[in-house]
Amino acid sequence: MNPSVLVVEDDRALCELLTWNLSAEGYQVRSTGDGEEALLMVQEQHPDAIILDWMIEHVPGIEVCRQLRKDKETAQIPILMLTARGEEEDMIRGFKTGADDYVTKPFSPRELLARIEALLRRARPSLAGSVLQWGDIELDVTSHRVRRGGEALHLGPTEFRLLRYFMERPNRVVSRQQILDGVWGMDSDIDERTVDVHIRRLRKAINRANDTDPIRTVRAAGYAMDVS
Amino acid sequence: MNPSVLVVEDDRALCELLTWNLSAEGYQVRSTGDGEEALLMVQEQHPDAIILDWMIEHVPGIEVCRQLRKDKETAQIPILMLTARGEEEDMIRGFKTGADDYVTKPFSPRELLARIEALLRRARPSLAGSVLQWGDIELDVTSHRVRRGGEALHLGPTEFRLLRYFMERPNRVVSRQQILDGVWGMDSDIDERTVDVHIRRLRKAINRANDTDPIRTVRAAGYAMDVS
DNA sequence: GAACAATGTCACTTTTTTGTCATGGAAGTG
DNA sequence: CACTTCCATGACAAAAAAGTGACATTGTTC
Repeated sequence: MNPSVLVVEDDRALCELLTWNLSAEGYQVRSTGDGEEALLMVQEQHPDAIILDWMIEHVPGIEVCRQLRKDKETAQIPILMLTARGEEEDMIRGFKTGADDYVTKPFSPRELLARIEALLRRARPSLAGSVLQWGDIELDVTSHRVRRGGEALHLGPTEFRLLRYFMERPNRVVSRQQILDGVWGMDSDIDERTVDVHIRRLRKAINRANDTDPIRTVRAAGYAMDVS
Repeated sequence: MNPSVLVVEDDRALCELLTWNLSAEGYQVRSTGDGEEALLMVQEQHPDAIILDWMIEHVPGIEVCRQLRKDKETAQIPILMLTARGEEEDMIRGFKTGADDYVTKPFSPRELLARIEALLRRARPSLAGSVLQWGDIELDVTSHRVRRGGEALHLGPTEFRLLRYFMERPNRVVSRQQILDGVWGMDSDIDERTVDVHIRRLRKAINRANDTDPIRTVRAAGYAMDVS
């Protein structure tokens, strides 16, 4: 699944330029020119990153940023602030509010793309190299291969996505609903218990005799994959 | 412990300027003008972030960056590249190599500080999560783990929420009703005595032999967790 | 079209957690 | 000290949560 980016920009020409460039790089792009709408869009489907103009309608960009940071669900989404002003004070304020990067117009699209990529690399480790690691487990994102201690493992598609989901979020406890959203997709009406079953299948597939189980069950909360 | 930053810059004046500014912000700063030495310094003591000039002696900055990214131990350290050139190609290359941010000279020290802060904010919690502390007790909210003196403790779901509730309100005496509202939820018709039982279970779980009990009973009022 | 793999559910078991109660002890009160 | 309140504790049954094996369904491969 390609990373998704939300563009919040009310200059239509610029918005289209950004959308086009990002799409060309393979991102899934959605856009809006309205701050309030942006918040709703983030709520309903968390993007992997947000490009946020400072001067937009209804709600100023910095306020959008503040709102997003306040909510635990959205606090970790990387935000790149975009502004016409070159004033230092604004930039400092942007960073203090929780922005991760700050670009002033006019900017080069390629620079913006590079910066977005850098942000995503931080937030989603799978984009850094194509190989994720956990102890002796290696997961190659591009070739869809998983190995443990050099030996190839066979995982079903869902198990693969599930394992990848965990490896991208080391140490983090995720609820069954979050897992469903992330692995099955936002709009799946699948029973939460089904997650348990797939967790078992995943465990069975990756744990050979006397391997330590990387997946920790957290009662009443979900599951997590701890760093080894 | 304050975050540590390594400054790699061969222009002595600029290096001092950076060092001075960072120190004033409370960072622990070390510096060098040599690429090779920089690698050694990182090896011997991982800094929390690195400011790296592109043009330095012996080993060019981008090569240092590449080396650091290759080693699993240092791959996660945020790097801010610094350069005199304003050329786009260089910047793209910097990002591709794994830099997290890229600032061209001349720059404002305050901007640099803001960017470093943003990098640290993002890089740190991904590993540590938000950790609450009380003396030697650590509670990690995102990974749902509790430790005392380094040793992992096992708490049930309710005990975990209860401990978190107290750690978020140090020094405050809370009534049983407040605890029920905060830990069980506003609309729970549970006996107030039940709180006592869970307090006991929590005490039992976190107090090993000759530990001091962090929870103070306040007769006729409730309970409180004092700062140690 | 047969064989096979993957997937979502269900029923059932096992394990852990939780709320309540009865009892005893400690702390305040007059 | 006698008395009342309030809290600590151990036990226990009920409930909740997670683990497990089996099965029907749906595609896919050959």
